[in-house]
Amino acid sequence: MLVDDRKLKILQAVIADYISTAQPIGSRTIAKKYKLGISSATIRNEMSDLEEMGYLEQPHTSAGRVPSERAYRLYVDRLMQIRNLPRKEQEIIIRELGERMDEIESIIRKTARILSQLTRYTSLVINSNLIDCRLRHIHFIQLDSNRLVAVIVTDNGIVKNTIIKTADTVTAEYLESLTRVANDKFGGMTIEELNHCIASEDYKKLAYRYSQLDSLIPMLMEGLSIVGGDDVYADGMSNLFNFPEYSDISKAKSLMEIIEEKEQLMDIIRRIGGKGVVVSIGSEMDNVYMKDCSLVTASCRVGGREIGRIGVIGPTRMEYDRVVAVLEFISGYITGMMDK
Amino acid sequence: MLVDDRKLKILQAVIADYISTAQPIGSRTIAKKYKLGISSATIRNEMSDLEEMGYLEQPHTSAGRVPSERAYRLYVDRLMQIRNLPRKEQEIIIRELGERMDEIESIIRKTARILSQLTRYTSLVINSNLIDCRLRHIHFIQLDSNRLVAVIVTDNGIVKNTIIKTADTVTAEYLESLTRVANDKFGGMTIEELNHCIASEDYKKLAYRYSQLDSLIPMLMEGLSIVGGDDVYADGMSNLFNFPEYSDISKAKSLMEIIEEKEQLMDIIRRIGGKGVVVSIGSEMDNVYMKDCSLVTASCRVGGREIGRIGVIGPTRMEYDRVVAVLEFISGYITGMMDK
DNA sequence: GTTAGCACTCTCCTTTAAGGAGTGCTAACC
DNA sequence: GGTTAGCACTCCTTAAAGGAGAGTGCTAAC
Repeated sequence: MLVDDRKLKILQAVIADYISTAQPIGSRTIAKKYKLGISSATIRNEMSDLEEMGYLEQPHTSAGRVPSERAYRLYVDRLMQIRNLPRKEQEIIIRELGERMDEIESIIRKTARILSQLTRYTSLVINSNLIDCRLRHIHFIQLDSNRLVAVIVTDNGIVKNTIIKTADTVTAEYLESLTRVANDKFGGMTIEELNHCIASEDYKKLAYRYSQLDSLIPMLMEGLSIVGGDDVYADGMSNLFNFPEYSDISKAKSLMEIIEEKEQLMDIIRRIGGKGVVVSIGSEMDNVYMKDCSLVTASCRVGGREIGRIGVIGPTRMEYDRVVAVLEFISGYITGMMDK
Repeated sequence: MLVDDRKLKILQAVIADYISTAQPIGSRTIAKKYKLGISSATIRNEMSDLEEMGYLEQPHTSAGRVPSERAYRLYVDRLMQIRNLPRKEQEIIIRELGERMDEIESIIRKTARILSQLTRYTSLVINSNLIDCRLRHIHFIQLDSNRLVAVIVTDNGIVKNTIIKTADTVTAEYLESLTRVANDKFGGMTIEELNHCIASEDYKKLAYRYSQLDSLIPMLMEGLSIVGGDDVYADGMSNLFNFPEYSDISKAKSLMEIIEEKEQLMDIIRRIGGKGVVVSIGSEMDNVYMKDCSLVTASCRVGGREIGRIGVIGPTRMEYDRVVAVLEFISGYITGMMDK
């Protein structure tokens, strides 16, 4: 059977109505609300066809119909109007995120906040695995007699730091020479290369000369592995309760647990990948706990390299058009901010 | 009327039972479960007295009784046994938090995680206003032709960074001299002093010499104000659903909103203050939305200065003894780790 | 002062019934 | 042949009613 124009119109009506009301929708309602020029009986026949084709579902006989995942997919791919973010909301984002590049952590928090506030869904911010970024600079700063701060800057401007305890008092000269040698030796390396380098003979000789390099480098490595480890930050969890889908406590709990556990969520997001905005609907994510959710993510790239993703999670009955617009704008803004 | 020993025993029984079951408890249950050597009728009389004194409440006639806030207060202050954290849990904490001092952000996340996992309540980690900490070191690192990273280290080892765009290409010598001058000039200052200094004539002369200092310092200030701003990080929100108190969606939602909004929560925590572990019960916090919650917080201090607080939020029916033990241990551990 | 007994109260759960929304089918219409 | 009105049927939802159960307060006896 073919999905002709009239069927498409009816489907669109069902989806639009269900997204805004969360109520199964019947033929009579469509006939009344959306003037399609056909009677409820005709609509009934068409809806029956659409159900047969897998676009609509009935919670039970004698309830109205509800869009299936397949319908949402069709909607997202073909029916949805791409819209621009209203000027007002653009301004809010620019104001909140500011124009300066601060610490990653601060950007993450602000982004998650504004994203959940604008969309009214739960927001996610993922900072990606930066395993292939290069060391631009290492700098050691003395804190007190037996503590140093090691500050590591990567080539894409991410700064990480870690405190290192030293065996005995370190002189200013030693520190300076250490900084110089470390930069000479390790600057420009990726984490893998660094790892490799440490195992080499060459490094062992160096470690001998700078007796403290011995314990220093493993510590640095740990610091860098933090750079490498990807993590997800969530905000606007309470937004879940805006949706009757989560008026069932156990549903709300299990979704929140998935989000807080992070492991499974990261798995899903890694699998999704892709440039630009990606919409994942329900079982497409291949995870039992996510089967009633949709996840929309967008990537933030700097110099062709993905440095993070932002996303929104909510019921499959999601205002995809609005969410996509917000994500598109914010990811573009962040990319612009960091790449400039 | 006096709260004699027998009344105390009965009260303790009611509290203990209610904390573990969340069910109003009747006289017969107490007589059976807690062998106090008196009959249910006697207990009934005593409970009637305790109600009159404001320690017990009845959800409705012919329900059992429930401890009042006043009862919890009495329990926390006088009845509760201070217990040590089990060896096993201590080990978990030490293992999870590690022995190294990383970035504040990483410590915050880890702490919040372990705290919510161990207590099974929602955990909070607050990093305090560090308005009075001093600049130890400022360092500028070139990222590319028109961007610098400014790394700021405070005297207590907190590292913040911010990216600064420069008007035109900066030479290595300029950078070095800038670093030297900035350290000479601003090292050792608090944020207020820095603010004050910038307004002075002296600074204006300096800015003239380093033409870029002009836009630089305001940017640095902003970076430092991030250091100064206190913030709260929460984890284990889904734990709220462990408690029948929050099986009512609207209750759960409003508490989660308070936690996510942060403003009101920070207000409450600031008002609480105090060294060591502090228990705040329901209306003691003077906030409508918190009237059915308890909040237990502990301070983490370094060199006599509070650098943050950790806490746990849950229903007034809270396992105070266990929560206090966990908080005491973790706050002690963090303090030790940072102070060493 | 303590205890047993008992009537009374109030909630909670289950059952039952009515109401309502929406469908599918049939037959008539254009 | 597609479209529409009519109608019986299904199934959910909500409200009301009727125990069952738990716990109290009071009284009287110990």
